[in-house]
Amino acid sequence: MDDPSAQFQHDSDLIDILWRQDVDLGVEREIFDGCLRQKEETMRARERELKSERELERIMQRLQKLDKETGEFLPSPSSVNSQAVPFSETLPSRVSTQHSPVTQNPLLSALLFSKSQKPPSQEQAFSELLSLPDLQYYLDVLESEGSNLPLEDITEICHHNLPEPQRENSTDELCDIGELTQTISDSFEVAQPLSCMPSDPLEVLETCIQTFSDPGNPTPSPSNTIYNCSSPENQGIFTKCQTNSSDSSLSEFCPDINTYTINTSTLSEPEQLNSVPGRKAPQMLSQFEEHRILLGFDDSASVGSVDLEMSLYAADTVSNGQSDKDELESIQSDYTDLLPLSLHSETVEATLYETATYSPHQTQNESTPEYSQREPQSDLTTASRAAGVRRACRDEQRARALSLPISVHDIINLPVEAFNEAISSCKLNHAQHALIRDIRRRGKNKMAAQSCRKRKLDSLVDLEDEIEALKREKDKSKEEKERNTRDLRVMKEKLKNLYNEVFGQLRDEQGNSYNPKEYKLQHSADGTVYLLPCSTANNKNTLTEDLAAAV
DNA sequence: TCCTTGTGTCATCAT
DNA sequence: CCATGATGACACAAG
Repeated sequence: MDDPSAQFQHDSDLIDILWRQDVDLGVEREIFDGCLRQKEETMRARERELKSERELERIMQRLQKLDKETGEFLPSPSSVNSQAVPFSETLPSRVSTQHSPVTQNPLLSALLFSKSQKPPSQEQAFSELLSLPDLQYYLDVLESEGSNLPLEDITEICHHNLPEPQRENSTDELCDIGELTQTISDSFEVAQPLSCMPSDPLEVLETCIQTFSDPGNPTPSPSNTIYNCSSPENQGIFTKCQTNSSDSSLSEFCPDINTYTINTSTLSEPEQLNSVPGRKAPQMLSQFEEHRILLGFDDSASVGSVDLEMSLYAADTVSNGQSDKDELESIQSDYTDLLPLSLHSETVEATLYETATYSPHQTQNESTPEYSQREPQSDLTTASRAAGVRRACRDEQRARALSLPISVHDIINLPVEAFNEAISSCKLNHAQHALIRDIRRRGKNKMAAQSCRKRKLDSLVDLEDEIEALKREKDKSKEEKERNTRDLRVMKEKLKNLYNEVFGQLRDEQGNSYNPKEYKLQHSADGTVYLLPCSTANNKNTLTEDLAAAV
């Protein structure tokens, strides 16, 4: 319990339990109205982010130590000692970005890493990875079953239990080595406290990296189980995996993983690394040329030219299919015509396709209120969540495509004054300005639509409740009417008996009883009772009639 | 293949 | 007039 994240988890669970108890106890809906829930869920999302960051830091602390002189991350001695392959020849972790044409190309660099938008941090990468639906699936499996299983079994479970479409999807979305390795690192974090799994995370990383860097590797391994890169049908995927593993985009996506990738390449082919800036195995290069895929930015260092459109389009086609491409083409047509001429169209295109290739699953659902606020809806299916995630990242993609200096979350949620101040303080071109306005409008409208639907559902529930209440009231009135009718009948019966008793005791002067057909009793307003002939009594007050009727 | 459901988006009106 | 909210209608994806 001294572990902060465990403490946090415990607190979160308590909050959840209390929430459910409150709901079960029939706390009024107003208590959980949209505003409050949204705030609470936004806070939860932030707390989750914090938790993710802490976990990432823990992982990084395990894997690396910071070189105080250079400020670079290096593998920790303990990790190195546990490695089968020494990491002493580690290159600086930033080497990938230093050699990347992204950073070498000022336009790309400016577009991708604007002053206020640095390359995504490790924490960002981690939280984005955690938001991947497929990754979540793996983590769920690992949490539920993995704690007692060796890594091989875990990966087998993931592979076999994954629904078919999701499995296909996973080859698209998870084949990024960074994601895979992060998943495995994560699984280690999840499984490690309870299991006797002996594997060092670096061994896991090493296994994956070796698998990917050696397509002909016949040795079965966990990562091979999931991504059989040497199989013909996965060539494209494998190609993309290799692309990503060495791509500078990966370094921005998960820089530390990139470091290890480089290290492995360094160890396996040191001469090549020293002589050639690129880090591809020869067979891989031939494979790329065969597929007319010039792989990502970092490859340009070795190839010498960057066919960004071709490479990114190909990678996009492999990974995301037509829809994302169309989407990005639409972004391009919508916004790039507004871009200043100084931005070369190819650069923009490259950025757009780069976004399509790597960012569709870097969702904002950890930070965007509408998704964090959906989280507690337990009836929401995983699939619909995934669909929401996919859709939600479109504005994120657009924002990345135009390198917006403000986060989508801020664009949507900042108050008007702060928002106007923010966009006026940044020098935005027309395209960026238009996009920011669109994102804000869409985001606001999205939340409005969600609250509108919620209201609609609430009013539907209210109407149903009202119907039930009215039904109950109707039944109650019916019962009351029946009771009143019954009471009235009883009263009339009593009155009749009383009338007959009184009338029967009346005698005339001769001591004879009166004929009830000729005489009737009449009750006056002052309480006096008169005996009147029927002809006279019929013209008197209504009480007499009532008495006669009762008789 | 059709239906249902959930969601995002747009258009439009109201505030 | 502008920003924002509300809401109907539509499109799309997934089951």
